[in-house]
Amino acid sequence: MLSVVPKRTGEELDLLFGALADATRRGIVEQLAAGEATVTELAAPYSISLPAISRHLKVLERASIITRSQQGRWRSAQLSPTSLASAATWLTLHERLWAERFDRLDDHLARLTAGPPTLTETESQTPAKRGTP
Amino acid sequence: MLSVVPKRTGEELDLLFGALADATRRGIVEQLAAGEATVTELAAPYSISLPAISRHLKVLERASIITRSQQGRWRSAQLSPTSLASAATWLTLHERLWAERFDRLDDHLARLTAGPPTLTETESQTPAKRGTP
DNA sequence: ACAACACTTAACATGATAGTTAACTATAGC
DNA sequence: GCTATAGTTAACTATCATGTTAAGTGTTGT
Repeated sequence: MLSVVPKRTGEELDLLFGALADATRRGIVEQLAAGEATVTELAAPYSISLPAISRHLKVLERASIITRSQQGRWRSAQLSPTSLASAATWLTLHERLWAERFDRLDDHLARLTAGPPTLTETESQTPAKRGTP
Repeated sequence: MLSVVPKRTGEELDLLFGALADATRRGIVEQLAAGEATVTELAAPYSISLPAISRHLKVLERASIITRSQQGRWRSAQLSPTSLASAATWLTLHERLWAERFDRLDDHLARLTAGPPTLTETESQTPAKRGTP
């Protein structure tokens, strides 16, 4: 009965990260980095059934990580050019953001333990907790 | 096997990407990028129960994205400095790998369809679009 | 035409996720 | 000591994910 709020924001990232959260799918992506491949070729390294691979491919396709094409009875998968961009962007952005945070924190701690602060330096870098209203 | 990428423990990436495959958890991470926060502070933007948040935090902790500490009855979460590194590495590495592939393919197709190659035709370095379409 | 091939779809078992409410632990403050 | 506060754990439910086998679709080759 609970009303689930429809998740619209970041659904793309849900699919992207979700698709990459599986070792088999990451393996497929790595394999495809060497060039397009058919389903059986992609399945070869794994000990799981072909339908399972087929579904992994569907997941990757839904996440826009790969595209698929058919020639004759062979269906090949190939990496989509822009696919990982948004995930990579999110990650690197946040990684950089808090790397900076930690740099500043390190810096701050260094100053704290090194003696009296100098004049030009700000003291506002403590990880202050936001007060709850 | 190709294995272009140094195999780290796939388990680690499973946990990392899996943790990021949820909008609430990404939201928490974004919130924590502004500084450490308590559980109720982190829960505030969401309409889900506190136990649900508590479990999201556990997932993030298991993925080594955050660490947690306790002072008094408040438990705060803070981002772990190195956490996203391996995920970001994997992504950017692969993105670059196949971006290059597509660049070369573009290049190749351009030459094929353009007739006799001209002087500086091969200098297109940038894929047409980057980022989220 | 028909058999082998390359998949996909269907139906199902099972385990993981994500949410709930209720009860519990532990600290803060009077 | 008592009570409110901060958060976790427990028990349960619903949905999603991943795998299986069996059957179906369409193509290739004799």
